[in-house]
Amino acid sequence: MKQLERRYERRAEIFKALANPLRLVMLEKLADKPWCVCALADELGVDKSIVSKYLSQLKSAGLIEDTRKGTLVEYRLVAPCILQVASCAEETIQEQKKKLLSEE
Amino acid sequence: MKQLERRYERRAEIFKALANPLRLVMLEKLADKPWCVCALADELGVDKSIVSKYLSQLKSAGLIEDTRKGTLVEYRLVAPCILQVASCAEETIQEQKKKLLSEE
DNA sequence: GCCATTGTTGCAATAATATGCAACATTTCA
DNA sequence: TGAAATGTTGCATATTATTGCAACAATGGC
Repeated sequence: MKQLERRYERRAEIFKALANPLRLVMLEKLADKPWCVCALADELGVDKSIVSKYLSQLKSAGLIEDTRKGTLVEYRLVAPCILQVASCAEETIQEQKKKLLSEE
Repeated sequence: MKQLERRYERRAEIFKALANPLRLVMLEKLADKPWCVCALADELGVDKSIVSKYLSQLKSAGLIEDTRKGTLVEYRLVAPCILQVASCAEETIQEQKKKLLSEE
């Protein structure tokens, strides 16, 4: 049971990493190409410390990985399927909501 | 841009609902069959108020729906694909982590 | 070595979540 | 109507997340 619990905690960690609008935007940016902290911070108009922390959170969850290149650190998406998964889930739910509304 | 923001917020809401180990267990229980609050609370060994609140959160996210049947309220999973999505994401990440370890 | 660029971490203030108990609401049935 | 069973909501407390700034760390070029 303890092992099962850990399994669900790991899984919840992945969803926690995805449970923030800005982090989702960051992941979509990373789906196009690798980005360094600085450029991504400029692109999104937020402080680099926030971008750095969020990237580190996404990395802990296993969603992205990084490579240092000189003074900058390049981050890239590990599993692009994650985002397809996100939009698929969203579409299913949207359809369901429409269905419920039309039934009322 | 405002509309795009709302889109990401909606998506983040779905992931927020999934970002808790107990709620993930609840969803898996619901994948088998519909459950009422009371039975699910017994099964999981937590207070019914927590189960009720979590179910309501999952419902707001569009993941489940409910029907009152006498004194009890039956909840059921709307999109079982959501859970497949979870295990798919997890597997991809696990594979990636193994790959990284073997490279070191 | 020194400086510029880039990235990370620590801290503090604020906001959001989790948790459990108790009160209240809804439905059924006698 | 009143009691029993089931669900929901309000409140209080503890934990966690968000955010921005400033300090610190790492790398490369002069």
